[in-house]
Amino acid sequence: MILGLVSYLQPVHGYDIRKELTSWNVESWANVQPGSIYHALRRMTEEGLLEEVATEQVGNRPARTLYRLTAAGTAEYQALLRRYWWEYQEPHDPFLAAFAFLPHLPRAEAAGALRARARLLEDWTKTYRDNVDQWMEHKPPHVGWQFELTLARCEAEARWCHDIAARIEAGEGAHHNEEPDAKGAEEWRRAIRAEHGEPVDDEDE
Amino acid sequence: MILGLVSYLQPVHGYDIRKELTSWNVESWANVQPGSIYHALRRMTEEGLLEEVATEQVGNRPARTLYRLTAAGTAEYQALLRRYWWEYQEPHDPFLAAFAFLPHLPRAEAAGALRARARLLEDWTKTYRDNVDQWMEHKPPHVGWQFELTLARCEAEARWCHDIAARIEAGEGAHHNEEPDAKGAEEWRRAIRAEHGEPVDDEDE
DNA sequence: CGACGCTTAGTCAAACTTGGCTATTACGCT
DNA sequence: AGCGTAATAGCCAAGTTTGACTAAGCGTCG
Repeated sequence: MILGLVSYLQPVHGYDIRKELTSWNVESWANVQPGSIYHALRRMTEEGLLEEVATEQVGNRPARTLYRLTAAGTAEYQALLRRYWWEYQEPHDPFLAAFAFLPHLPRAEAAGALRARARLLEDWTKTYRDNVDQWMEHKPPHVGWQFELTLARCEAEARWCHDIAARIEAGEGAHHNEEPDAKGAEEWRRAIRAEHGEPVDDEDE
Repeated sequence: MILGLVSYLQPVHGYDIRKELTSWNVESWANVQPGSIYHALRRMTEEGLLEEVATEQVGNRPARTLYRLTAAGTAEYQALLRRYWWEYQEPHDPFLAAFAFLPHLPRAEAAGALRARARLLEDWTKTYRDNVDQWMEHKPPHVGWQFELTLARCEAEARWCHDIAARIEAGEGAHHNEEPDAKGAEEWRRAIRAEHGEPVDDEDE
């Protein structure tokens, strides 16, 4: 949430936020492109969460508008912060979505991709562990903690990858382009549908 | 990606996808609301990835258009599937973003929220473990595997929550509204900025 | 010294997403 | 029968996001 950043760097102009975001977004939140920032600032100003404090002008460059939180903005920010801290929201992972289509990949490729993914994750955690200390010197501790979470997740995921790859190699699960039981998956689809109370008609496909 | 679903259920009309999504999106991918589907279908048809196959009409209800993948669509789908399977994309988690603002919460509240979060995660994993077997009976195995990953991540996160809560309680890190070193965080901010080669000017705030 | 390129700040039209709306049919209840 | 509710399909205007673009200052390198 932009609001948070504004509150962090109090009197800010859009470009400042942009920089902070691009420097900060190494991971954690990759949303919000340059254009959105100015829109967000203007919208929040209209909503009374922010107020324009001044417009500087350096030389003849575009004037930059400084914003600051209003009382309402502070309240809203506190409320949002609480929401995010106390309510659980599933992190959502593109790979997990793609994984749903596992049966559309050949068995060998799926296993291979998982192994590759595991290696990638392991490499990442390794190089991270090797560099934290010096890399972390000038950062507040909670940034390090964030990394620890990401790290823990990655390690868990790497183990999972190997585990699942093994199961796939062992012949568990069905893959569409295997001759033997090419319609196994089709049956499951029907089963799932049935479970949702839909008529299990044989007409399509 | 809608494309994937279309390829899953071959000749489909928009509503079918909608149902499949809302039934399927329990977790994993919560994007895509009803309205987007029809837009996506039309766009993909324009791009030549899909083709209209027929338009059924039941009674006097709005006609529903059946779509199917073209050759180009199949190719694109395969390409996308590979992209998602072979390239690593960080899952992005709203909480991890909110966590960056840790210093804006009082120490006790931050620790409390983390403990609560840990409990929540533990409960979830527990009730899941208790119900998997019967709940899983009519689903293809890879759906269960997806859950295992989520589960492993949750367990890792729960441990992390307790760990970090303990550290916060032990007085590590800085919190803005503690009198003692209220400007500790401010110093860090400056340090971070300095690291990015920005002038460490004292003028703002 | 001047041409080239990077940084600074911000704008804008085009693309995309949202979710509430319509209009018809089936279903259940008294 | 009669009425209210739910399901079926899809549309669309309003809002949001995108990322390519402008346009001016600051270095710097031959």
